Amino acid sequence: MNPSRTPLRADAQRNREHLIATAAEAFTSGRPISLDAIAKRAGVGSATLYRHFPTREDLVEEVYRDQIRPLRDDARTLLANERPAQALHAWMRRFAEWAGERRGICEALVAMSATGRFGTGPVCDEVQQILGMVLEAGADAGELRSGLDPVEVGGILAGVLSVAGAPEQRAQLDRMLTVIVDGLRPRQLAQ
Amino acid sequence: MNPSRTPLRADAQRNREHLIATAAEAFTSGRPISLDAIAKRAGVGSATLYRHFPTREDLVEEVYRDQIRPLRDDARTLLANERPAQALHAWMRRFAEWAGERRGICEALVAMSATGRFGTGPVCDEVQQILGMVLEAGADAGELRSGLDPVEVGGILAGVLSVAGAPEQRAQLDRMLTVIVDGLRPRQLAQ
DNA sequence: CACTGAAACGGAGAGGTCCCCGATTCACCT
DNA sequence: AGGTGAATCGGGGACCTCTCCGTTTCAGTG
Repeated sequence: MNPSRTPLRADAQRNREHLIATAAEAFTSGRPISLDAIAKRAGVGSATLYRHFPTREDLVEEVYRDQIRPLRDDARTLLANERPAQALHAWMRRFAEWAGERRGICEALVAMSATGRFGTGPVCDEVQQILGMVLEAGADAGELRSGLDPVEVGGILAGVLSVAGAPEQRAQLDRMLTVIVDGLRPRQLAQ
Repeated sequence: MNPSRTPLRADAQRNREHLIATAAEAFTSGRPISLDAIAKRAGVGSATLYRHFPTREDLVEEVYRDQIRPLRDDARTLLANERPAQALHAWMRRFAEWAGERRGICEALVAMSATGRFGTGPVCDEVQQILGMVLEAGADAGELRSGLDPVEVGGILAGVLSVAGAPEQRAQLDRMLTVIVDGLRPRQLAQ
């Protein structure tokens, strides 16, 4: 999982974990918090934070890496109980809810999509895998196109979330998701 | 067009126009530029800039208000020569190109969508109207669903642009647009 | 013309992101 | 233990966004 050959020095590892823990706590408060404030609260200099997490997304991804796990089970359950296209729609709605409760996730996904890093990092990697699973099930059932790229579908999802991710836009988001899921169905041969 | 009853004072009007001209010039350079720098270059205090344009989007919208016009003619031409759904796809591609040449437009559209202000301001108002025209033509031809909200379609467009708006993502964006336009077609009755 | 109140201005400053670089600490070897 | 180079640290600063509030300027009035 760690791409670098040399493991972190003990103090660096400690700082890193402490930063993640501090950020996790700070994020759950809901109120916006500056990165410098997180560093200060963790008792390290801001440069240390930026050295471990070059972008805000890197930190966000680490903070939520464990919390994303249940969404995979959700996807499995949905696939077991509904037709794939409907399961996809339901899962996206579920994900929107999950993301809505967690500051910074949508922005992070958009930023990673825009820079071609979707699928890098724990959270969007998991999202990509889950989408891959559901899309494949849909293709096997003939309900969704085959050959769809989970990265692109994840990108579309991130895009609409960035535009209509707020809880009070739930209805609007749902209509957008309907459009998207329908667009993922196989093209009808009769125009 | 000016929603306020009292016209601007002469000096305020002068400053406003000068700010827009300065920003237009600064934006075309391509390099990122700070709002304070624009204010300074225009010879006014930064507070004056923020008073005239409370958000960055407000300034961006004014800067490009004239440049958006040709896109309406493009839409008409496309509608005259192609089937509506295809015209919609082509116009979105055309808009992506237009937006790609103009710093800040995508971010502004996303911000305005997210805050429910899509359709406010010159540029996104024009986009909304054009989309309304094309969507209606598509609905009349039975090629697109009826009752689609241009604001929502514009939001989806802004979303995918924020994720895949860079010129080197053109191919990816085009696949996303295919999904979206297909999703806007009427639901097939036979599942 | 002053005169005056409202409108508009602008600089300073609070708070944010992010990086530079001299100081420090660790891990390993003797 | 003590030495040493490399890894890591952290404060301070550059630059950004955005606002507060004392000062200036405009546009009508007698």
